[in-house]
Amino acid sequence: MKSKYQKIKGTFDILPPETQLWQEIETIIHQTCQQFGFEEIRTPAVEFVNLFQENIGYETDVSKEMFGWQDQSGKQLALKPEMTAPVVRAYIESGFFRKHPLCRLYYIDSLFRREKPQKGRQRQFNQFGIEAFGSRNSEQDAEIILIANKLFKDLKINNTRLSINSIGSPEIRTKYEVVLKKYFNQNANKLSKVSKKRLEKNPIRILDSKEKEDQSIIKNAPLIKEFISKDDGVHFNEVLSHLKALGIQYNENPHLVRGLDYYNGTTFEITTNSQQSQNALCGGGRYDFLVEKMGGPKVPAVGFAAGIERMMLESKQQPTNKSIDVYISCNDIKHASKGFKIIKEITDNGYKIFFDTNKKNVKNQIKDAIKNKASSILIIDDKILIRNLNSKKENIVSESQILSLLKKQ
RNA sequence: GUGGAUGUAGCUCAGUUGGUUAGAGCCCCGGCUUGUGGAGCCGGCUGUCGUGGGUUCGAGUCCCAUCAUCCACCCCA
Repeated sequence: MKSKYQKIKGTFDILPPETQLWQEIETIIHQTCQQFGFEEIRTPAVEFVNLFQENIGYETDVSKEMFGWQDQSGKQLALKPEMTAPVVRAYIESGFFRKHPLCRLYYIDSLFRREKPQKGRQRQFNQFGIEAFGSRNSEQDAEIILIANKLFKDLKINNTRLSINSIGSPEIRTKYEVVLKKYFNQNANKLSKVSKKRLEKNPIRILDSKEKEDQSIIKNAPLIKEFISKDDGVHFNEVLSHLKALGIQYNENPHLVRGLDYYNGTTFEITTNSQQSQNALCGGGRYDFLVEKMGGPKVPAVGFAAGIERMMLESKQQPTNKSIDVYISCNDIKHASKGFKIIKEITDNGYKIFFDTNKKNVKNQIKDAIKNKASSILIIDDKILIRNLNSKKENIVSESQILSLLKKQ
């Protein structure tokens, strides 16, 4: 219907029965994360804007796409566009690092980015993610990937592809970018139009190009692998051997990079093979220097974030059928107190009811009860009648008999 | 941010080269019938044709603007 008010662009309501699917998916996420000893963290929707600008990078798109404003006291605030920076902030601010040398957190939360909406890309969207602080060892990278892998399986998402790479430290990346830019500039005349445009702003993206004419140039481009330290190389090989041990298929992609400034070392991405343009379901990696950079102790970390809406587009998970145990008909107000007493008793005993407060006539209530998959209908009038809608048996009962009769059915 | 497409009932859609009171199916509500039971039959409700201008004797239909959605680029989860 035409409404006086409408929702903000890029936002959406989640209505039943879809909310049920969300609940089920969230339950799976909670269970799986907790199975691996991760604990949930919740952070505020709003943060000071510099938390993001200074840590995900001023020049990144995510930073530019923030919903930000100045509040009444002149503070610069923003709705959170990503979760890692807030989680790290909370981790440091709470002193958690003292209590838990190995600290494992997960979240399910709404994030906000002022992008142009399209399928799989909203302005308010939901991510879940995990962050493991305190271990620099390759086993931690592998555990994170294992959890992501298990979650995708548990959520009945098939046709995914894990790409993995090691990108070294931020300094090495800067060096690499200079070399790469030089290389592409030497071959600029052979590059596609799109890639020429990227040359200045984002040369690393050229490596991702799908244009045919770019392929041979990309093939011979210098790889970041050639620049990373020996330790990083050893670490990366360890991660790969853990994945082999786990039987997790991966695709080593020397061109894979991340869009946020804080990553280093292992990076990975899970994409779907279906033809969606927004095919990145999950992205993550190491960020060993972020905690210290944000004023905390020297603590290494690794984590990932996954887009829930995108996963739902891929998930074969179906909402389980909801059903009602007892449909309640109590149409005469003079029996209301008796009716409520009964309702209270059977709900206290765990039964799921539907009370037709609209007071349709009994005939239509029966139809309604069947349509809504009720097991039985309780008709409260001068007498109390309970009818099992599966066996079609009905009994006239006293108030005290109702529970024992329900239990028998 | 750039480009393209689309907006008619709660949903899915019809609506002829512009021509009277704008339609169907599903959903919802009610009645009849079938043993008060998922079917069948009958009836009922719902629309500023996204919004605002313009052209015209006349606009759901043509033009402009605007908003929203979808698709692609870009980027990302």
